[in-house]
Amino acid sequence: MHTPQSIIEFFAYRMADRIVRFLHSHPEYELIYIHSGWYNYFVGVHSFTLTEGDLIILNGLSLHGPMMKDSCIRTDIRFSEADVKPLTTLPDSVDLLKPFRDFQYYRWHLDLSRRNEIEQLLLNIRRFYYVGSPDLTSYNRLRAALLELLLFVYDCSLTPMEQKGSVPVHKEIHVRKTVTYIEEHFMNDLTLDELAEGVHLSKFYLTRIFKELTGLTVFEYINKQRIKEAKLLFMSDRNRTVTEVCYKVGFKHPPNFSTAFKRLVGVTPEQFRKY
DNA sequence: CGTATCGCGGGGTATTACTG
DNA sequence: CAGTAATACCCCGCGATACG
Repeated sequence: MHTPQSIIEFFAYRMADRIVRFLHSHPEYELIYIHSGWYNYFVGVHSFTLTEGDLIILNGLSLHGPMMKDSCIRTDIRFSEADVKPLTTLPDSVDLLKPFRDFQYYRWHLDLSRRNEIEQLLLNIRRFYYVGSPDLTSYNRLRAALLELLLFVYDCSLTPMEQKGSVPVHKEIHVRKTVTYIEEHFMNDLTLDELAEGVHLSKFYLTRIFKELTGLTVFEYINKQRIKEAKLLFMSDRNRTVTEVCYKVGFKHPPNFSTAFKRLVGVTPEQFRKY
């Protein structure tokens, strides 16, 4: 199984296993490319057969997954909006995440030259993808590789596409807004009341649909983002103290921070820092 | 001084009932 | 089906304390 990564949440290159995963959803965006074979896939109320050369991107929140044990080789990438957002803040940047945000999914059947291109891009990500604690250079090279892939996807989205999923329903829009709000505010003190007010929903309804669509409670997700940010801070400067990072990422008490960090990462903050 | 562990109390979550 | 209200209970945040 994978360990949570800093920029890419999940990466499986040329996976050939036939394990049927249950229909699932998550707050991260997802991209799947079919290298060969075929794959019956289900998103929301839509189902279709993906074949060699197909590229599909998902907003992640709609229930999705394979329908049966199919024979195909595919690459699967998941990443969160927060990690990619910094890449879109340069002057004259395109809105990289727009294709992911606007619909439940986009799907393309790529021509030969585009297939060659994406094979190279995925290979490049594989080269810099790491498991465990990376150094900052690897992190940056991986980020650059992901940026290239997303630009490729953006480029594809400008041409007519094979299939385009219907726009997300209300719940998905609410949860996506919540995810965005969390990613912009998790460094600060963030209460459920503020959050609910920020996205104009009652906290009762908000917590319910969030759990329903993502499988996580709001606070599980907030902590996940905070710990991810903490890992980055330690990577960029090993001399930062645990306490300093604790406050920077929005935890108010170092003991909580240590406990949460250990639960999610597997080692204590101090051990991670010295690694 | 910085960090980890523990027990307790309150806040957040899950649940159910309800409205339009 | 979208959204609100009420409530019981669990878990997280908190402070105290221990440890290196």
